[in-house]
Amino acid sequence: MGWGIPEQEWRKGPWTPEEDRLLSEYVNLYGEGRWSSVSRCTGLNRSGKSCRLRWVNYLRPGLKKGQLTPLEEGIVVEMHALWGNKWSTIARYLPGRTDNEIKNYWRTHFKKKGKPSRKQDMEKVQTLKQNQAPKKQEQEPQEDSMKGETISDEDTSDDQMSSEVQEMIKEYPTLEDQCFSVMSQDVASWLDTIREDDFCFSLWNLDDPKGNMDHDHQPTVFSCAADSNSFYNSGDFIF
DNA sequence: AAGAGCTACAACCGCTGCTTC
DNA sequence: TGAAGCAGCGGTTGTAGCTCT
Repeated sequence: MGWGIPEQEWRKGPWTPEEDRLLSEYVNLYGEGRWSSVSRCTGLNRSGKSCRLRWVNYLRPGLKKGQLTPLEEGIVVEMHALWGNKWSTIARYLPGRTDNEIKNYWRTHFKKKGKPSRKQDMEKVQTLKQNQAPKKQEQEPQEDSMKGETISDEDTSDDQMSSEVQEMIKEYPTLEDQCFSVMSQDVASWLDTIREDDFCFSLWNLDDPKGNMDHDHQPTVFSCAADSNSFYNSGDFIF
């Protein structure tokens, strides 16, 4: 596909300071949007897509740099439990953070969370080889990225969401309500009230590519809690 | 000291939805 | 109403720098 002139050979790779300057000048003059005309107006040999990404993720004013704070981390965890991989939605509730940043952060920090060290990993593999039931093997995710990651018995021990979370969904039916509810608390202490298993089982039902949204934008969160098979079959985000 | 492995992050790719004609 | 183009999103890849052995 590509934006702008499809047959053009767009420049790829890291942006130079000069390219950044040209893009910033363009956005200052014309505002965000109309990305396909950036190359024409500025002489930048970059696709509109590339320009948009560079601006949104790097050049846009007000962007925070560096590690996420514990508070932001807590919000990311909770918002992911509510919204699944809706990174742009999650990013809206973290001012100064981009969807790309949050996505990267999640993948590097949380997708591996609970993953043991190498030694522990090897020990675990040995144990699982001995103990793993055939049924569970069938249910293992097929993704290459999940190679070596296995589901512990602990993960399957409890398919009930915490009463706190249930209450929250009941009390705060909309996204905004839920977010304000979460953010108005001390997130860290609030998280302490919810067991890790609950986060695990409160993840999005990834079998549904549309994210299980109904027309009122109410997420059918925790749907996988009632159906642990669909959770395992989703093959993603297993701690 | 050096090579292997890991982490973090920037950037690209492909798909989807919206808008316009 | 359908086709085309644009904008945005999520998944994936590439790589520089750091850590480990």
